[in-house]
Amino acid sequence: MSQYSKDLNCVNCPFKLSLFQHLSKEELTYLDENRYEVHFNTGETIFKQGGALTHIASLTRGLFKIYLEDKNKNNLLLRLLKPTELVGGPGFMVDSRHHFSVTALENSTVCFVDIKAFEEIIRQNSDFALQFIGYLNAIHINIYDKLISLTHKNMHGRVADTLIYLSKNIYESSNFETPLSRQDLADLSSLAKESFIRILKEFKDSGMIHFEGNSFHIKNHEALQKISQIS
Amino acid sequence: MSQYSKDLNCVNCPFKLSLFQHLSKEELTYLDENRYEVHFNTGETIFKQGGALTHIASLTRGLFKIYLEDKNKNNLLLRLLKPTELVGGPGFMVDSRHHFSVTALENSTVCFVDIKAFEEIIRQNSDFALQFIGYLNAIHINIYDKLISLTHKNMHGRVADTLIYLSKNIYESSNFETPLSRQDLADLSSLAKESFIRILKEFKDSGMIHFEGNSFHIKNHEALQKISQIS
DNA sequence: ATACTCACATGATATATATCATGCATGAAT
DNA sequence: ATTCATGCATGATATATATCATGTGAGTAT
Repeated sequence: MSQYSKDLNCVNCPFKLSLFQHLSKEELTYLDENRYEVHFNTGETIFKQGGALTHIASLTRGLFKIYLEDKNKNNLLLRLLKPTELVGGPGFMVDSRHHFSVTALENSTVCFVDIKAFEEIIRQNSDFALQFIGYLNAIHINIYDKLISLTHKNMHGRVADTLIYLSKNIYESSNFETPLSRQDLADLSSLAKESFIRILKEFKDSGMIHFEGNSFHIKNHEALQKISQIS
Repeated sequence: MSQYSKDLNCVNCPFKLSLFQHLSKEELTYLDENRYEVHFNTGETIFKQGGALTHIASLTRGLFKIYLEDKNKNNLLLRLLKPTELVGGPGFMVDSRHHFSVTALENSTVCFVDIKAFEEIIRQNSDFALQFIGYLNAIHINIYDKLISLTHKNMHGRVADTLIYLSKNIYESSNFETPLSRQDLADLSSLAKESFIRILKEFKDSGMIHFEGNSFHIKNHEALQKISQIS
């Protein structure tokens, strides 16, 4: 399924993150010795909820979705992961299990770092430890926004939030083509697929956005923002 | 409003936490020199969302609610805080702001530790840093449960989850009296107050629980668990 | 004693959202 | 070429949930 390789051309792969800029040459070398690269095809899973947490991952190419699976096989899509982002897993220093699943939306390349090596670096470098705590807290803050969006906003506000998220945080453009299905987009908004599609059509009819298949164009960001606010 | 005191009888106050057991005598003394104790009356606020994060707090006596405030002044109650728990704030190492509010539900005593002193301890003691990361991650995992409960469960399941949370995590008893108002309980379940009251009555009529005012008795834990599961 | 809050409670109604059924494309398999 | 599966779309309907109006009782002030 996946190609394993220790690609030396990618020696800098996990180090592009600002998080890693506080490490010494020795520490980077140590991490380099305890990492390996894997290629994933669309639809393949890199972390499975409930599985053992043995590595953290840095995405070097492609796109992933991070999502929670509930007992009824309904997914709640937490966020997308794009290069060059880290995905650790909150089971670190807790129960060494994964608490969400991560799967590839495109053909992607991932750099895995052994969790024990990562722990060792945190132990050695207190600056890095503090930066990592900041990184965890930033994610934490984003979840609060998501909680408010999903529990206190109506359908229109949630769809607006999803479109804003994709445009601003992921694609950084008013035009984007996404491999996310309508079901994925609905899971990102905690809506039924049909409901999401309906609101999307409303937004299109009102002229705020345009889309054709999976190509989207945000025509009026302010209007979307306003809907996100009032809903 | 509040009585400030440096109570030497409470010299051990923030150190009861398992988190602090990895610290040396010198480190504990250092923290002790940078902490102070405050008494709060019911309804008073210790952290205000948006305010500056200058201290972390350890609750030594009483009960607090931690909640998010949205633009429409609706609250989402995240969790309760009881002795002896720590409340940091995810703004630490991010933007030095509070991202939730914390107010007293009873007359309470809080121990504040200067955030810079806390940071210094993390910097000095890597074991402590790792334990703290574990502490943050455990909270993170709980938020995932809350996300699933609030977005993927119906009213019955959410009320059941709230009752289970109070009985199991907070009061550790099938019988408890709580200072939480019906509105608080609804905010904890992301429901309208009236909806919460109705489900509560249903549960009472079916014999699963009993309550009178704010005194609750969980008569059938298994039934509640089942409702939490299937809903 | 009377008025006045305020939290809790409950019925009636409105609204938001999900579900069900169906159709329509597109691409893959036979 | 025909069938088949799959994702997108849309209308009709059912259900879940919020809102509105109102009532009741306990505590407090006048």
